[in-house]
Formats: sequence, C-alpha cells, structure tokens
Amino acid sequence: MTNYKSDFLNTLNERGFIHQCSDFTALDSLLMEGVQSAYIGFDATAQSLHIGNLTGIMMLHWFQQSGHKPITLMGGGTSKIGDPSFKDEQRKLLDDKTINANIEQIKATCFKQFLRYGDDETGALMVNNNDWLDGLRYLSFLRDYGRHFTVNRMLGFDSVKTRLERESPLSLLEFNYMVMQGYDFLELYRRHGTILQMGGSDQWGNIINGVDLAHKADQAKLFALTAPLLTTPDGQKMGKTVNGAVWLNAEMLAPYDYWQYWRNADDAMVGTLLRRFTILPMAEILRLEALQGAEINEAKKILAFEATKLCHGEGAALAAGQTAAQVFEQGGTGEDLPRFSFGKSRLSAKGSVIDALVEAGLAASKGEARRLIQGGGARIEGVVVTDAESSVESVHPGANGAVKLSAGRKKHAIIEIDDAA
RNA sequence: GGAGGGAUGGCCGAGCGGUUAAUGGCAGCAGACUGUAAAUCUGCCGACUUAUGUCUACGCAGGUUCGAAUCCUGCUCCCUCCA
Repeated sequence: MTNYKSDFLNTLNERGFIHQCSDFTALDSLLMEGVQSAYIGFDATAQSLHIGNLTGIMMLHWFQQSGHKPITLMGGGTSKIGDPSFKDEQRKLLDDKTINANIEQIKATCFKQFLRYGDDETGALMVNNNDWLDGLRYLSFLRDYGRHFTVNRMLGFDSVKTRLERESPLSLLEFNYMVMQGYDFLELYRRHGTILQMGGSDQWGNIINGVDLAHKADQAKLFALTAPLLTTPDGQKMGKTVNGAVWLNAEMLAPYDYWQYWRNADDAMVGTLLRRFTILPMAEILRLEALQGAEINEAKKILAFEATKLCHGEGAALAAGQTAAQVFEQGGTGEDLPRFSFGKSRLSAKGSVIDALVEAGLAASKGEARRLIQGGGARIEGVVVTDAESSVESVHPGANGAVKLSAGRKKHAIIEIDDAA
C-alpha cells in the first residue's frame, strides 16, 4: 500500500523494517536528492555483537546498498561508564584499551561482512562517541545543551515512565543517557552531515531527543526511523540460545551453531526472518513463506544458509548445512561438530560417559550429566545410555578413532580417542 | 530527621522456630508426540559425590536456641507516609 520514492524506504518497507519515522515524506524526498548519511549506535562492552544487533546492521546494509553512507557509532564513551541499569556492583568498568580492542574486533567480525568501509562517498564509517563525550565539560554542556531538554518531556518517555511506575530507581546517570545519545546525533550531524538515526522501536525516544536537540541547537531537520522489535509469536524476545547470546563472531559462536540457530526458528517467524536477515530477492521470499507444514523446513534451511553466508561466508554456511544434513538427516556425524579428545585408557573406566559429557561441554557439571543420563537424554553413537555409571566402551563396544556423543536430539560432539593417554 | 514496610534460588513469588535445598509460576534442560517447528503431556532443574554422605545457600555482621530463611541486636540498600 505504502509507496515511497526512495529505494531505501521501499526496501525497508517490504522487508519489515519500518515501525515509526519522524517524517516519512520529507525523509523520502531527502533520500532522493543525493547521498545521505545515517547512523546506528552499538554497544562496545563485548568483543562481539549478537543477533539482537543484526536488525540495525541490516538497515545500514540496505542504506548503503541504496547508495548512501552508513555510519556505525560505537558507544565507547558510554561503555566507560558501564550500563547503570545493571545493578551488579561487581561489574568492572572498561578502560579505553579494552574498549578500543572490542571496537576493532567488532568491526572486523561483525560489520565487515555487511558493510563496505571506505573513505569514498558511500563507504561506511566507524566512529566512537568517546571522541566527543570524553572531553565534554559539565558546565558548558549544561549551558549549551542542557537547556534544550525539559525534564517534563523526558518524564513522558516510555523508558522513563515504566521505570517510575515500577518504582525502580532511575539514577541521574541513566537519566542522562538519553541526553548523551541525543547529543551524539547532533555531533554526527555537525561532523558528517548525518541526517538520520535508526534503531529498534525501543530507541525511539532517544532518537527523537537527538532530533529535537538538533532542531533547537542548530535549526537542523534530522530524522528518526525505527524498526519493530523482533519477538516470537508469543511475545518473547528473540535471540537467546543454549549458551546465551547468539554472537556474530565465529570465535564466540561457531558458524555451525549459528546455522542451527536459524534452522530452529519458529515456523511463524520464517517469513519475517527471511525478510530481515537475508538478502534474497523478495520474489523468492514470498515463495518460501508460502510453504506449509513440513515443507517449511526447506525454507528454514535456506534461511539458515543465507543468514550464515552473510555473516560467516558461503564456505562456512555450506559446511554447516552439510554437517547438519549428515547429523540430522542421516544420523551420522559431520566435520563441523565440536571435537575433543579423550584418553583411550578412560574409555572403559566406570562412569566415563559422565566425564565425556562434561568435557564435551554438553553438561555443565557431573550432576547435570548424571541427570541427563537418568532422563534418557544421553547417547553414544545413537545408543541411549541407560546407566549413569556406564563407561563409554560398554555403551559402544569397539570404540575406535572417534565416536559421537549426544545430549538430547540436537547437541552433539565428537569424542576423538587419544591412544597415547 | 520521624513512623512504618521490604530485601528469598536466573526472574517473579510463598514460607515466618524443626518432616525446608526451601510451595508455586516463568525461564531452562531432557523424554514422548512431530517436521531439528509450535502446542500438549511427563521427568529434571545449587555443587561435589553417590549414595539414603558432604558442602554452599534465604541482603551483610553478630547473638538467642538442641535446632533459624523464620526470634533478637547492629549495619547496608530499597519503598511508603510524615517533617
């Protein structure tokens, strides 16, 4: 129904990225006038971004594909303070060195596949808000910018309102986060002529703050564009897996596991995910999301392949898919399964299955491994382990070379028999 | 500054001297059913150990008691009301 003039908004629209915009018409026109720059802010507290950041990354990707200049803003300055909503006192604040290392890592492992960095007109740019936040002087900042923010209005933001309603304390520091984020936008406008900030719908208030600030301070017209937050059909947040976050960095989450994450998507999510996280043509997506029943599995495999390919490259995506086919469709093993070595002498030891489960990372403790076995969830080469005291050898006699160890239907590892130990 | 209420396992939330590693719900894991989906049903769900053992846990530090998450004292933090 909605039709835009600009490729960018049309693409975002058909791929389900549009939730709210401060002014569709004006933004649409501006995008037609020439190369524009837009940014999204990212956290720099870990060495990698995760799937929750992928929506933003894809928005920037399409922005660049549409002939514009994307900017990835790293929250180096804000990371130095630490997230105040996280009340754990033990949390150590990050120093510049760590933050800068994180930023480099993130650029190399999370952005480079999706964005083309470069100094040319549409080359992506990486900036760190520490560059301007670190040197801010409190009094002059308050005088120049603080006067543009009214507390009355800030109290109206959902992020603040819910906090107050829940009677959970909101520190001045936190309250100031939105001011800093607003200031970032102004700074980028001044430095790079950035006119658009994007983000998840939860960022709306923060983004609008920047828009307003720039209007008041510089009489500039900037834009906010947000994407709907991804939730499962029953309203749960997406992006968690067995081990926590779904990282984009292959060292933190193997491509095989990344592939699996997508493969296990909810039926009802497949269309949404294809639109958002693959660059398949819309015609193909429409075909795939029309599939019904068990046929949806085909769509899921394509989703997994395409998403993994974007993040980890075609080779890794193919390998992951191949391993998955071998493991799940043929009940065998594959190259991509995690491996660990196990001394030959331990094979026949009583209870060695428990040790193997723990060492393979399939169980967090011996107690958990034992419970897994007692619940009938542990298998060696497909044979259910019935006795917690079993040795690997007693379950699968003649174990040689390597055997497959499984915890549940989905988690597998290869035990490589180490003759020397 | 005064009066009162509260802090419990990943989260929510019972317990208010002893069958309490602590009801229940959510989340998580496993099994069955399936399509590596959802829903449903069942089991598990502090650690070590494997036996009917040990340790660690109910904001922090002490105390009373044969015995405390439960009672007392001090401290910290949060909330509400009054100044």
